[in-house]
Amino acid sequence: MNNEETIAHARERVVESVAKNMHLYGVTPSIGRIYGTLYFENEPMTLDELKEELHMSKTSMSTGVRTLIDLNMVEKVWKKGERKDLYKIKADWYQNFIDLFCVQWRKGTQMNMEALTKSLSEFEKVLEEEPSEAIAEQVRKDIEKITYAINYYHWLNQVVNLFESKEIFKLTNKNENP
Amino acid sequence: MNNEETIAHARERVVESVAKNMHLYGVTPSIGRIYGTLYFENEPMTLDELKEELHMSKTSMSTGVRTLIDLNMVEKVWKKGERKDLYKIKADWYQNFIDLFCVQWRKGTQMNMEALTKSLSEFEKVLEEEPSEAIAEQVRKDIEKITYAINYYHWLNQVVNLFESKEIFKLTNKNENP
DNA sequence: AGGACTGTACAGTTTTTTCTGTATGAACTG
DNA sequence: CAGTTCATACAGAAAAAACTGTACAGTCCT
Repeated sequence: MNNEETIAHARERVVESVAKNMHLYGVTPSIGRIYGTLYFENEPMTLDELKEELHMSKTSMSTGVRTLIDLNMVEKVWKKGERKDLYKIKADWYQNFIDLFCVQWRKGTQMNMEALTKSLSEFEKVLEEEPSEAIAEQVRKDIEKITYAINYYHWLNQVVNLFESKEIFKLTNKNENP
Repeated sequence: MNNEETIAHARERVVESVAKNMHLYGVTPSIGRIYGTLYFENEPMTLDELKEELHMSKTSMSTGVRTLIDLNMVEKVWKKGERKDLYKIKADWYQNFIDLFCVQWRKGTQMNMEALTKSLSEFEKVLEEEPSEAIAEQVRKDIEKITYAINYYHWLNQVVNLFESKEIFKLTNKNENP
């Protein structure tokens, strides 16, 4: 096996591994492969180049790249005298992780919080109407559970803040060598 | 709307919201609904009760419950004089989050690390063979990228450790009231 | 303005995932 | 031991997701 082949294989291994774990970012392996390809390619790439490299349709490249742009993992760049759009990676993996983590959990937290507070106030209203003791007992238990959940989401929000504020970097040594 | 209905609706809203966000735990909404149902039910439930409640097949309940058990979110309990298996929730949401987070990211990190170190050593071997300057230049760039990635995963492991060691609780007030 | 080229919307196809019904083996009951 | 009652393996149906080809609107060039 010559050098070029060795290099290609070594790259492919990494790209494939990254792609396989990309589901943690809510992204399919195919899109992960786009990311990996852009990571190793030193120059920004066009949709056609990606299509060529990955043997997939241009449509898929288009939507895939857009997904990555939405995730803030890729950006469009402009080059003089080039008609095609060029895309390059945004290779701050630390920031990517934080962005993703925060967006995902913030969103989940918020949705659940809305449901929880709404239901909580309904439960409280039921209690105020002096229902039968059986019902009151039941509702009290439900309120307890909802309160637990609300507290949990408050905590989760604190965790998210820890990342969003970059405070997490003070607690870990970001550039430590292996 | 009478009290029972109000209660049922309020519960449903929360269950549905939790179910919808359960994908963050790598679980489908259907399975999330099992979890939510068990959360509000004060007594452990059987597969048949779940089936009844959720209007789904018993097979789905069986596999769904098992998934939740694997995720350490539900446990089987035994009750005297009851032939059917009973399942109840493990309602330590903080621990659930940590377990999930750690397992997911630890696994992803490990897989990628294996690929990275393997490819790194291959790249280094190529360099040792004194290739053409063009190739050497390329390989040096690749090695740089791989090193960056390795550093990143080291950092990520530190983050995971922060959770696994429960140190995260020192940095957030877990039981703060809203 | 006309022609060529590029990115994407959309509809249809393929692949994957989820869900169900049937069948079976294990465990309990009398 | 025979008769129930469970849970679940398995195969197939239904639903969802990923992917592609075609068509078209926008942009650039002459």
